[in-house]
Amino acid sequence: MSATPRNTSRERIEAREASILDAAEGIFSRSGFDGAKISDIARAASVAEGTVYLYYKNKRDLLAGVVGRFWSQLTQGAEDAIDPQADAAQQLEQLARYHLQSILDQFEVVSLTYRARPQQEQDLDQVREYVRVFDRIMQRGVDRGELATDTPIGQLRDVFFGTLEFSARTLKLRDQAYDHSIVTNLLSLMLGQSHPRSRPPGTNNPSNRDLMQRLESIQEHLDKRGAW
Amino acid sequence: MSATPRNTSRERIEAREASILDAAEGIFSRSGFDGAKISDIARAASVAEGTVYLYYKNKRDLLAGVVGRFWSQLTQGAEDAIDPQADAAQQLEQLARYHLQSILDQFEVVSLTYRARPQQEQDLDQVREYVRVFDRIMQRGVDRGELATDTPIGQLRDVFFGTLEFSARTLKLRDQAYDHSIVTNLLSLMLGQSHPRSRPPGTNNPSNRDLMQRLESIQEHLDKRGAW
DNA sequence: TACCAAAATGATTTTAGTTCATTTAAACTG
DNA sequence: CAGTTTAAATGAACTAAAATCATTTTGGTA
Repeated sequence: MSATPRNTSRERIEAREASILDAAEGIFSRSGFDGAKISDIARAASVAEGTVYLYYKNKRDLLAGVVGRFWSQLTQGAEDAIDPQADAAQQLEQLARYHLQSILDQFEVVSLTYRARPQQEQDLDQVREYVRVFDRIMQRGVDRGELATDTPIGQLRDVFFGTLEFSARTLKLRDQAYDHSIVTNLLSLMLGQSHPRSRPPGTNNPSNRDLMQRLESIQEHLDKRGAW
Repeated sequence: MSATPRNTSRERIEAREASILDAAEGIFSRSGFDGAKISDIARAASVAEGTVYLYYKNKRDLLAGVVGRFWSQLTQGAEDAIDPQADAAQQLEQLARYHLQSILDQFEVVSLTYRARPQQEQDLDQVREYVRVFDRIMQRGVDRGELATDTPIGQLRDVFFGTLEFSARTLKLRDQAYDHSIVTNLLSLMLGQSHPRSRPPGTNNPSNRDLMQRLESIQEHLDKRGAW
């Protein structure tokens, strides 16, 4: 089936819209929202200023387009990055690594997200869709018995994305690269297996395991004494 | 000691600056950064437009003033909210409650924070100072042996503030009020005591009943030896 | 080829941030 | 206290950039 003229026309228009989005993403990322001029974006997209307004009703709307596309692509990438065969813990780790790496790579666009949703207006749908990837992993984990049935998915979602985003911000602030331990530590927190690292002595609220160890050492002690 | 003319003058100027900040905070919170007009702010502060520029060199600088003052006040409030006698876990809970309540109450100003620091520029000092409240609590906990010496304070800081901020955003999005369980669950995650809720079977951290059984067996052991 | 509708253009308008010459008020001085 | 100087405040004018819209161009159709 050959493309009808109508399709060709539509394709041209979509290509033009994409080129405007590409240009806008570049300029916005480089100069920030305020620093970006529509004239710069138009020039980068090889269109007239007025043309931009045929596709987006104003500058903020254009930013929403850029940001929306970013999160859509992120959703797609996340779904590709997750092994459908893996269990919940593994999938969560895959998502965490993918997410942290992505927001580090495209930190500026992530930051622009907050400009795109000016308070009380309805949130970006694409962001909502993205976080559902997390929800699905968790829900499947619960359904399969890999996670407790009373797992507070909604709260853990904020722990997950909040921690990763703030961690990324910290890394950027200090010009540091992706840190493996961030994901590892976050997951061991979330999956409730206590800290992965060795527990030091001298904490004043000993765990039951500590108590058990202490009891064993007392018995050993008593045994030795009793020997003479 | 009566105030010298110089002092009086300074007080007048500071009062005027405060009234500009008050007006700006109100307008910025209500209309957002882009929606706020300098002319509106000037009118609300009962000064001429030009006067605003005697105190702040531009609109962004004015926003930084508003946001900076907010975080300074937050630091002060946090220090007041924390009982210096309490242990690290209690102090952390006090800070968490205070923080969550504050950012819920003044959510708009918190959101404006991200506008005030446009990427690569130096961060807001007042935000840095605020997070040090957390660091001090944690460090003191480590020094006193209440927390493990290898506690990753920097990473937990991102868990703490990231989770609380995303939780606040979620609550706002759904028009819900302060939720007690958010702080409780966050702290039990961070302090590594696993979930506060029912423990699934088969974990390697023995229950009190396990401990009791073990104590009984030790007593039996001692009785058998009869080594008195 | 002629025609029409959709798309694109960029000069013009509008809006809001910023400046600065002027005015007003305060502080200092003899 | 009058005169002088310095600081603070004003708002009309300037400027930059977002948004508009009358006009032109393009591409499909008869």
